[in-house]
Amino acid sequence: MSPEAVENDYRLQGQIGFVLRKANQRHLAIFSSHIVDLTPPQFAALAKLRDVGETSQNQLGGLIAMDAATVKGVIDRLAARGLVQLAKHEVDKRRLMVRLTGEGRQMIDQLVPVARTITEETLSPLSAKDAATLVALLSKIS
Amino acid sequence: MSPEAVENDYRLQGQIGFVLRKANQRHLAIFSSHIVDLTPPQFAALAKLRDVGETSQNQLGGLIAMDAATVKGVIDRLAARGLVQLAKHEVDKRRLMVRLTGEGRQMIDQLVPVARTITEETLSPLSAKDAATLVALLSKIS
DNA sequence: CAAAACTCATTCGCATGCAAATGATAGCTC
DNA sequence: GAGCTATCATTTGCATGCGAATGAGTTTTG
Repeated sequence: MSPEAVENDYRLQGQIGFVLRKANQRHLAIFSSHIVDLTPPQFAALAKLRDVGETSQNQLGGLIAMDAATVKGVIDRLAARGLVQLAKHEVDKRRLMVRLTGEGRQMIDQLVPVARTITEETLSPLSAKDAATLVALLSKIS
Repeated sequence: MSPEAVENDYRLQGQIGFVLRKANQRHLAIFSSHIVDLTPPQFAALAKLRDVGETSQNQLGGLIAMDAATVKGVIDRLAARGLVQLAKHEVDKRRLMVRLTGEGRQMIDQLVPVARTITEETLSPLSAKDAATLVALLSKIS
């Protein structure tokens, strides 16, 4: 095969990066149709806080795979809405501790079942077995 | 199982939305380490223009799954760098036609092989068979 | 043909997402 | 204990990404 033939064989639509982006797009659309009040990152933050209780902002970022700059924005917006509460760590004055408020707790408890629906709908084109395979393979390349 | 037990069973890390986001993150990191000059959306735009020749901005957006507002920003930045060329359609005055410049053509030709490497590296934790399965399953939920 | 409906592009506002630089604090090490 | 290093948070700058509103131009339809 000539070099040009090799090059011409490149199909954008089959590249992993492209399909990842498209799959993400569809998931976001489904998410938004079920949950209007929160974005996926905001939901992830609340869900994780519900699991772990109080943590520092950066630590939370680590748990939900967000860098410091990104998590700050997310947390600030949640705090502005009264869903999380912020407080300086008493000993280590660098750390900004985050915890759910009662309102935040109530909202996330309410939304977790909805999140299940979102996951189901996103994976609905696949059999249960294929869905499990997909999540497993994605985890491996994460 | 009590309702609370059901709720407590929710694991963020296993949700399709979360793994999609993380996989995307890793892919972006790999992409950036190989291609510094372009972002993935910019690359997609150039690669698609190389395939189809001249198209309108919106049409291009449709081909690479970008909405009108997003594609405009991407194209404007490519145009500012002289990688694409813009011109009003002579008949239909609404349309803004986009095409590669010589420079853009040269850049994308050069980068397509690199993109292959990026795809490979992203999928390197998987066997060839699993990689193909992953892309196929992702396509189904896109 | 004139009005309605549609398409294309643009703009605005908001929310990620990340790199890089900065300041404050903590911990380590000699 | 002073200095070096590491960590935490913040800020800035840039690039997606999408919803919604707007304006210009085109097509359809009554």
